[in-house]
Amino acid sequence: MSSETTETTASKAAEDFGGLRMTKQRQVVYEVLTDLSKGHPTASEVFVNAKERMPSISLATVYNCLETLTGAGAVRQVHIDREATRYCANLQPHAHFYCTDCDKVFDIGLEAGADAASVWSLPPGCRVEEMQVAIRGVCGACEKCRQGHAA
Amino acid sequence: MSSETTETTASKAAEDFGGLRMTKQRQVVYEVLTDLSKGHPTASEVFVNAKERMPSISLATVYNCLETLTGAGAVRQVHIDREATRYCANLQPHAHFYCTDCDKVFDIGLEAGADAASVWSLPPGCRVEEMQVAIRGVCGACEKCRQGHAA
DNA sequence: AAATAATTTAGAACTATTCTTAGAATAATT
DNA sequence: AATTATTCTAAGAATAGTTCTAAATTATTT
Repeated sequence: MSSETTETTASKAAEDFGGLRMTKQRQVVYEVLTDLSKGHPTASEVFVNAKERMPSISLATVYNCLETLTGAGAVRQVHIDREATRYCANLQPHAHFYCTDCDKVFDIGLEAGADAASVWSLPPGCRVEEMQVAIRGVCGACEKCRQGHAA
Repeated sequence: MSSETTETTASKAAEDFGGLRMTKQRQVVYEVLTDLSKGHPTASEVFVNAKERMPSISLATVYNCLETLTGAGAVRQVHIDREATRYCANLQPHAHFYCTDCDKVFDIGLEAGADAASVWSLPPGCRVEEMQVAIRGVCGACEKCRQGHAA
């Protein structure tokens, strides 16, 4: 009982999320999501991976599970342009950088001590529930690669 | 010639946008957008309004025009969750607040002197092309209304 | 164990958007 | 001004992601 509090709560979180009934398929979907978290998979990608672990699972169930897990706050949706919704088990406040060259999505953390909402002049009296920040551009690796071609 | 520089450039912009051929339908679509800018209309809403001004216009053309205008930088797409794309003629950097109660979208400006990207710890070497900030929550008016009911 | 409720499955249905193709309008060239 | 080339529009078909529906399965409560 050493790594209990040093690691993130991701691994134990699978068991209990606000009284959510953890069915086998929800467990599988959640595991896929934590395993592929860096990949920000779409529902279909989750489906493919879930099917390897549980061949009987259906796409509709994957959608159901993703919705349930999102509703329970175990998982976040990621929206970039109007592309297929991606899913992300990183619950820390963060933005998403989408590289138009390699099509990858990167998590972008907050600067130390910064608050994402603070730069926006929100009208008084409104209540913020969620914030989606999507940044499009070219990532460092692709940018470097481009310069190479140009030379 | 007094209001020339005091107002935004919105009105004169309709005529010439980076050598864009300003066809009658593009003009109509652009005008609808500047007129309904506060409403953040979807393509279908633009279509309905454009049809009043030009009954022969088709939905496909509205989509084409919106894409062309977006490409030319005359108009911005607004993405909120995975709802239908909305369009916005406000080119100033701003975020969008979507009220889950009244379903309205509000433009949110930057705090004086603030830079939207500054709070995010972007990896070195990457190039930012666009930033979409969507804030979901309850607007001031709806929040006030709720408190009234609770009393 | 029986009854009730929640979940899964498979496929149909839906919606926003893109694609296709033909024809119309506009611009360029002679 | 006539001809050719290019771009744009229109209408509907096609597509992709997602949601809905109904029946079957699984879990929970009585």
